[in-house]
Amino acid sequence: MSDFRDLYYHASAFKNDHDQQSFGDETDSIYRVSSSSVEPSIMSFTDCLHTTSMDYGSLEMAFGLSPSSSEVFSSVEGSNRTTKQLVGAEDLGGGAAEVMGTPNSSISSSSSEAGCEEDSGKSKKVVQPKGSEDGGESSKKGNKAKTKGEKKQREPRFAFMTKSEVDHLEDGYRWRKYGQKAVKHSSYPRSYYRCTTQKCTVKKRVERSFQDPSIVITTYEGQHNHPLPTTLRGSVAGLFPPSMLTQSPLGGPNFPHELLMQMPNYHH
DNA sequence: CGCGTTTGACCGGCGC
DNA sequence: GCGCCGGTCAAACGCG
Repeated sequence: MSDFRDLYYHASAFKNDHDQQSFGDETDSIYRVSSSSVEPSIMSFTDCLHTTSMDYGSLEMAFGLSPSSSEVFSSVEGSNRTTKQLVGAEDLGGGAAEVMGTPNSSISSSSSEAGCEEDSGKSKKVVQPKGSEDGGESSKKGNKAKTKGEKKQREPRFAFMTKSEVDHLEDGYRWRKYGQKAVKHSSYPRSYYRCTTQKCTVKKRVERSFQDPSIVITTYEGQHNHPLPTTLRGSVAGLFPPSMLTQSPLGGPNFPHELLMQMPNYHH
């Protein structure tokens, strides 16, 4: 169902005061991949990720937009560190090349686009407090009694701008919607999903760009600490070869989850 | 009946 | 201190 027809991976600096505001409040990075009009086949999203066999720091490479297309700004907000890199993506290797093979002019500048899309609303660029240990579930409303000493640390976020008609992109995991809010300055609501797997705290937000309704912005937060659920949706199972879906979590990045697992703070 | 969605209320952070 | 706003909870509801 989710047709990753055009994927825009766009790495952007999220805490950038200027033109580089991330669309979200504090998205770590936005990846925008533009795969011209690729067949809804397996190319694109997954493939893209599939080729990312490196650590988070290298994601930019993986998502490296089309050659010469642009620079990729990537900002990672880990515990206390905030890094920003500028990578001139050139070689993405294999399949991805096809995905991003099309130098999309639109990709050129980093977050400016993303910024334009959503940032307007975020007048208060939420400068997310430097690291705050999410501690797993500090976000619950109930635990107001959070240890005052430490602020909740936000998990690294990872945003994808996907051109799709469906809001909820299938990524192999099972998600449960737990909330929806109207987005300021946007006629489209933002949906909040949580991985249904027990003890998995991964969350994701899905919203549509109000500038380009055809673009869905999916923001992942956290890393899956489990393999893909066995109960895969038919669509996914059919869309992706089993080999791609049954990797060991730490084996090699094939999917968003794999990707997430390579987040900075996931390094073991 | 179990699971997922909907939706209004609540909470905490932040800016003024 | 107050109000706004993003994020989350949880009861009600729907669906297979």
